[in-house]
Amino acid sequence: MTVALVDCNGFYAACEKVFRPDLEHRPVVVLSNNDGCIVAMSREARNLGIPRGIPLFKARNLLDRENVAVFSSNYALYADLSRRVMDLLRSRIPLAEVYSIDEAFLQLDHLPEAPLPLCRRLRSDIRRGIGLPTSIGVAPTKVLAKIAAGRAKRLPGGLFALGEPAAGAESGLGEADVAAVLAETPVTGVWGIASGLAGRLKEKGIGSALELRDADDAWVKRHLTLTGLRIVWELRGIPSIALDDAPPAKKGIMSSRSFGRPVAELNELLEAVGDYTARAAAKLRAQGSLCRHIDIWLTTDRFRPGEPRYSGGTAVSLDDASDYLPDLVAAARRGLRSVFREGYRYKKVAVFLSGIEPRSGRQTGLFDDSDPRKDALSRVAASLRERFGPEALGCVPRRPGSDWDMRRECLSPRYTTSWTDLATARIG
DNA sequence: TCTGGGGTCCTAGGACCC
DNA sequence: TCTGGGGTCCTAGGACCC
Repeated sequence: MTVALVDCNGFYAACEKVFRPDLEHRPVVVLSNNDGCIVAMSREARNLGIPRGIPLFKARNLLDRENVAVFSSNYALYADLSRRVMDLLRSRIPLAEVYSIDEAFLQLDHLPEAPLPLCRRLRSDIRRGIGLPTSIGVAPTKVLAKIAAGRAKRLPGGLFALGEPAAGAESGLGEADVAAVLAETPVTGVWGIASGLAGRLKEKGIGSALELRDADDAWVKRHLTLTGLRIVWELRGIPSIALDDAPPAKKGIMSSRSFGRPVAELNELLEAVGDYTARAAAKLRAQGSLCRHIDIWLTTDRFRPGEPRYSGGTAVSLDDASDYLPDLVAAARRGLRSVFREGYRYKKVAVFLSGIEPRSGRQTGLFDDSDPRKDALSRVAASLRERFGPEALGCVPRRPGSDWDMRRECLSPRYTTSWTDLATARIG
């Protein structure tokens, strides 16, 4: 098998640069929701030694000193550019698995074009057509392709091949070189091995990807479970993690956000819960599913010592599996009222949809009272939102002046998804 | 002042069934 | 004295990913 992993470099930061050529060589960082942590960086920012995940307030001085461009998360922009990249890949490669917002695995066997020239062309077309830089790793398995892509990041050509499939190709490597690359790769650089497992591995004398590859199967199975064993096999070049171009429907859908400020009022929490339920329900409908349960959690700020702390959650079950927003919102609000306690300043509310099942093949209750008009209404509402924007129609009114939303003080325009935010060009 | 928001898979153990 | 065996389903918890 020949697998490629296409990875967009510093994706969020790169998206911010697409419509800002003036930022070409400047360090750029992108913040998490609520402008809390640094979650993505351009290469220039990484070279300054900024750690990923650091809270913004701890990095402030460094960012100012180095003239770093700082952006709030502009998820509408990233999601749209991601879709363009994935559409391009899927239009060229019959079997492509979109693994995350910025990565896709491609199955490169039995294609008319050889893997490396094909990947080189994909890179340049994504760069020219969409404006995003990528790295591509090519290898016989997904785990090896991840390692190869990591290497590719450091090469000017952005392309690196590991193992058999590349043999004969100009930048390919032989078997011995695979071992050399694995020996240089720390075990935490292997997809699926993080610091938690690395400790256990260290005790066994396993520190590199090569040592993990050559570990004893029975020991691996016992200590790292079947998941770990599959990783080891993949390191040996034996495909053990399938490429899946139609990922299964989600089994749970979560919508949760920290507030921009502490929120104590039930009324404001009810607004937020309505808003999050609408987001989750949109995802539910998009994958053609219904849900049976809604979980609500709310919590105070765990980083504020001295303040009274409380967190609570509850599950609300629906009579019939549903995707009908007004019913879901009513149930979610019921759940919130039952866990809400007066006298706390809340930091976060979460809505989690579970008991998910496909809309087709739906199980109805004994006294099924589902109303066909609900489905028709939902379809109309969805098409109106698609045409006029997500705020065009909802069943969750916001009181004027409500301001519990997350902070996004450095938000860039939604260049590609909002008519009012289109980039303008000056000629001459 | 200030610390993200989603998801996945696997295993063990208990309840329950015949 | 002696107390089956095999299966499913669910949940909690632990690990990981971007």
